[in-house]
Amino acid sequence: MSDRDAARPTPRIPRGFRDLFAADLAARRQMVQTIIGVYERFGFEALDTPAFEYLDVLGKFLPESDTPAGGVFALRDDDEQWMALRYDHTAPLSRFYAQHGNRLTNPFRRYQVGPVWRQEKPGPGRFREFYQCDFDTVGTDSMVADAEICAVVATCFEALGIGRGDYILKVNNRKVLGGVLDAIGLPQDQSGGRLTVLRAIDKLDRLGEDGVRLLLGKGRMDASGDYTRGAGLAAEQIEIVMGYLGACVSDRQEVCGRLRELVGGSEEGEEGVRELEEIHDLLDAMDLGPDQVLFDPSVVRGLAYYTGPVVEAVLTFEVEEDGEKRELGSLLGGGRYDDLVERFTGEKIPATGASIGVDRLLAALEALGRLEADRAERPVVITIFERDRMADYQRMASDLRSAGIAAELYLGKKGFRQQLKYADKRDSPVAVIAGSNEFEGGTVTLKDLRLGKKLSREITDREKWKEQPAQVSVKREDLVSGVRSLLERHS
RNA sequence: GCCGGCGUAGCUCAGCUGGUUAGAGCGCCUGAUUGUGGAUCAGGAGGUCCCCCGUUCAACCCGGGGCGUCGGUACCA
Repeated sequence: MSDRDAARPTPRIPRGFRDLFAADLAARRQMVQTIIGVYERFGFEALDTPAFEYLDVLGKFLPESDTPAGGVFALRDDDEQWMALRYDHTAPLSRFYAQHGNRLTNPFRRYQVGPVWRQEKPGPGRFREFYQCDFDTVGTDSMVADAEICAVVATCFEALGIGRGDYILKVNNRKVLGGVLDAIGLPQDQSGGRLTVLRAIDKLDRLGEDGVRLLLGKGRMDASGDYTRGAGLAAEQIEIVMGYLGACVSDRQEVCGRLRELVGGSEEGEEGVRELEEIHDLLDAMDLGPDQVLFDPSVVRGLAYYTGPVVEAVLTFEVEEDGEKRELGSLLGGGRYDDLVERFTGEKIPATGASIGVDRLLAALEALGRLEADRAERPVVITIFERDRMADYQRMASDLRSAGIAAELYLGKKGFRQQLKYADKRDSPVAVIAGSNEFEGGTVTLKDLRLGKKLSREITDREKWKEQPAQVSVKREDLVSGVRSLLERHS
């Protein structure tokens, strides 16, 4: 190996990142457009913010130190200030609102679509760069805004072809969760213990009831032999929490009733239940039934900033890949965060919103085979016979393009046979063929590549194949109309 | 972060109880077919068997370390 070889980089990308090519991008673009359409119909306005924010704006300094916390991609600018790639769209929104709130309408409703970055271990359907479609309402504490989140999401899903019954939105309220913790005698100041309980609750769907019981009590040993310390609750306390987790039934009002008992007079808990009841009425008014939105007490949604109602969405069917069931995880997360803006201004500004995970949704639809076919327009390929007549070929391309038809010249150096292979691989609908015969006669030959592909399945005889049933000859001046009629055959 | 599986051609994967020339299918290239994508047939190109160190007369295979990847678990705005 020479020194030069040693210095030659291996082409590769960092783990958790990906290249997306034409079909992926077309699918994503289509999905994002559908989602944006719904957001705008609900009155949200577009906002875009930079990929980088200062680290203190994101709130990701390690406590008592000037180094970034884990989980963010951070670097130091030339003025020594730490900045980091945004890890969601909510923190930049808070910053934007704190900075420009006086010039914005109040309440302020905006959506933001784009990539976010998290420096953590990638997993199945989990990347370090991924797209989120976020929408939020800042400046109102009305439960209407929270209930509307459900309507927005349900509308999006259904517009994307995920019908009623295929998905379920799960709503809970952090205040109820807090109330239950009050009720079992875990006070606010025992934040460590409360966190451990919340973490345990969050794992219900993965570890099941027994796993959660262990985590609430002494702790749990997992399959790999790793031991997780539990919350150390007493048996009676565990029973209350498990009862709470079991309170999810299809009747939302009944859930509220059960929760009211479980929070045992906790003021915070009572308030949470009242909020849920209000949301229930609003959902009813929007015709969102229990087949679309459920109250599920096990929903925690992370540990950080949510202060009230929280929501997540899951698909109700299982997806198999390579014969194995695939866990799709949550396709959307959101909730109310009433003190996020306060960090900047000292003023308490209520806000609520949610974020659709585009990549997971895309993966789900793809696994289901419900992705609409790649609709990106494939170009007509103009093959080249006589290299000294490039101007004539170029004119054909211009004519087609002027008529709004995607077209390209074959730009390689290979022979005609290879040019057609190229067009085939490109999934081009039509090849334009013009050699000396055509030029002499003032015609062009148009080959319907899609029809040809179809016919080739039936033709096994070389001579029949050579008859070229998928080709037509038209006058040069009829190039555009001729191509158009071939394109229309298959649309 | 911790635990485990895997890493052989562009892709999917075989193979070797360690023995010198490492295979298949698909894909790719050339031709049969002076101007026609398919099918068929005949040829062909393509591999540091992930990297480094060690054991050995001999390592793609065994041992150690690393990297990557996949899965579980922890953390997660």
